[in-house]
Amino acid sequence: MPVTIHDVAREAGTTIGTVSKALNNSHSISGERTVQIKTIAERLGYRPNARAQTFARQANREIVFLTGLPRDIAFANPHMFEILAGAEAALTSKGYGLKLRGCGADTVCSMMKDVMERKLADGLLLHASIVTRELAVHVTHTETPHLVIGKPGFSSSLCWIDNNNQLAGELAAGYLLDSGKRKIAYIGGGDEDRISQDRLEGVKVRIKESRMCLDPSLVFKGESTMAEGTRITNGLLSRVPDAAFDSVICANNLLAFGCLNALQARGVRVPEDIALITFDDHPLAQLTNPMMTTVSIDMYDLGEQAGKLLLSKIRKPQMQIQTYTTIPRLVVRGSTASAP
Amino acid sequence: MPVTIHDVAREAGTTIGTVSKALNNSHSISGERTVQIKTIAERLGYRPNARAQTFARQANREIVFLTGLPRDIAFANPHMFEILAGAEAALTSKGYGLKLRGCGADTVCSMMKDVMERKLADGLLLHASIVTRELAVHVTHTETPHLVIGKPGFSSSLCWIDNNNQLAGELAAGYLLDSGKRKIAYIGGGDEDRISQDRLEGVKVRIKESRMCLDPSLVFKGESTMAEGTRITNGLLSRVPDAAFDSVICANNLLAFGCLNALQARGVRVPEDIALITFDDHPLAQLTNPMMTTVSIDMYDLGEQAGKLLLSKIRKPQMQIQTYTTIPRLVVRGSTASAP
DNA sequence: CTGAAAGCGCTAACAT
DNA sequence: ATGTTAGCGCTTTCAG
Repeated sequence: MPVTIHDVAREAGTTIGTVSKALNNSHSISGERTVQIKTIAERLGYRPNARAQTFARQANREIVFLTGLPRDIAFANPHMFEILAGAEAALTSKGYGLKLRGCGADTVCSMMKDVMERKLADGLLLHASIVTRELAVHVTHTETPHLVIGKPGFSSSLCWIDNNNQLAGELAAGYLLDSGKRKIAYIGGGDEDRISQDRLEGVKVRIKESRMCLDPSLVFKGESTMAEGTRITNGLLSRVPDAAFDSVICANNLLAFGCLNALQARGVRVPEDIALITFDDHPLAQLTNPMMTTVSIDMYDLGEQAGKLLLSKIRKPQMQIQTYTTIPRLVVRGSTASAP
Repeated sequence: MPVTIHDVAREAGTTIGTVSKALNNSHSISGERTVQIKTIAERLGYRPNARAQTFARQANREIVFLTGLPRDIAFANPHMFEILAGAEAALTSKGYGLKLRGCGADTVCSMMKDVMERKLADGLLLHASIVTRELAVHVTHTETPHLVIGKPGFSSSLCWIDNNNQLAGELAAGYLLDSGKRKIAYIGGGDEDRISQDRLEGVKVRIKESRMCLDPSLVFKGESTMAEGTRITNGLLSRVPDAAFDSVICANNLLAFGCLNALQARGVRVPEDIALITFDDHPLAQLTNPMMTTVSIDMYDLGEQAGKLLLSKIRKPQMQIQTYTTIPRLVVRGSTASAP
């Protein structure tokens, strides 16, 4: 039989109420008594039963992370795992636990209701990819403590946190400009790809700051695949007069790989003839030759922020959070700078 | 105020005991009454309070997944996330939840004690990378329901599940032999790399089956990095007389990339001159040219198996599990077969 | 500052 | 087959 709060109380010659307060650092117990009780609890090896605590205090100190978890997710979206790791660290450091729960955009509503109505958790971390309008309505209406990771694709009163993709775009463009490039091409995802759009916006802003303009004929959009990166780059090389561009910003790694392959296949030297930069410091970025310069986003940090913010929101439910976080960081490698 | 079991009982004109039994499909309630009660519960929107259930039944229906979760884990070990996703699916389908908890090999003991003594979970899923002898002693001594994912590096009475890496090695060698290769080289990790050793063992077994022998002078060991793959391959090419080998098995992707680079840099045609095969169908495997033939391991499936087995063990604690699972699957691509 | 006592909502053993 | 009741171990309000 494990030692309970009664054992501690008996040993300390007091009552369980006092022990509970002392152990929870209640203000209304003398310092002396608190120390005495804590010492005895320690000596007896007392560990409060979390099942009873959860029930009595009507709070789990648990957060549910709701997201899609299909087969191959680890390869399709490594960022999600990184976010998870960050969130776990932040929550654990505050005495909270993290539960992982998979669902689809179609099941997220019933899942969310199930979790909250059965009181499986005190709050929800939601991955933007499964957030629907219907979910937004439920969450708002039931005043569920929540935080969406990634900006939802529609406007709502949901609380969210996201990377500053525009700032990342500015950083990429700024670096190219600073290293003397003047004719920048941009290869990005389609119009539905918000991340790519935001990065493009940042590129434009930064170029405008230098009193120049991003040549619209050097902006391309396509699927985010390697093949598409190759296709677009080939088109670019054949259609555009020589030296019409001196650098390329690719919205993501896959496009960048395709682009690099196409450039090198045509005998273009990277970075001497054309510099190449992309986003997200995927491990792939170090396997190319030359290695890829990237604007890196710290997803672990994003997860940590999300965890912390959700806990603040649980304390102050009226708090409204819609914020960008995480400073993008430039990682310079061979695709933009010749080896020293 | 949410609807409780009392509301359902009142509405059904019966008592909470009966309602509880009916809702839990107790054998001792008439089918008629069960249906009636379930209908009413449904109509009232009754959701059992999990906090109370957990407390009353002295079981959380939760599993804790204990593993290292350092920064950059998503890139360093994507497999872990895939396992996690599989485990989540298996547990959820049985009414269990999955909690994620990070720790190091140094903290895993106190972490494990904390989780079990405070009754935060009914069982433990342990990643082999954090399993120490000390942990094995505690787990065994306290009879903690557990399952280690990956075979521990030392012998113990722990329950574990792992991929059959030897079988994967046999599969790789068998495929090369079947396609007419006779002189196979093996590039693997060091002696401490059990996975590489097991794969090598499988290769030997399969070659022996064909009444041949793996030439010891064609077996190389080194660090598992791209650079090392390149270095070893270069050594191999310069030291070994022409046509001394017609194929290479690399123990992992990084070695294979390095190897492929070295081969192509020397003008060796892959697969015409030398075929190349490796393990784990990492997305990287499709980014090379030619694309890499691999023996693929289904980590999602491994996670699912682990979840299911742990639940069986919770039901029958005396059950001893030490098993290999997951059938490796051959994914043929360009590095071993010319395009059709 | 400390003690007494009322729950928290459900399960399960026991009685009928 | 159904009703009754004793917990499950802790937190928290209220008295003193």
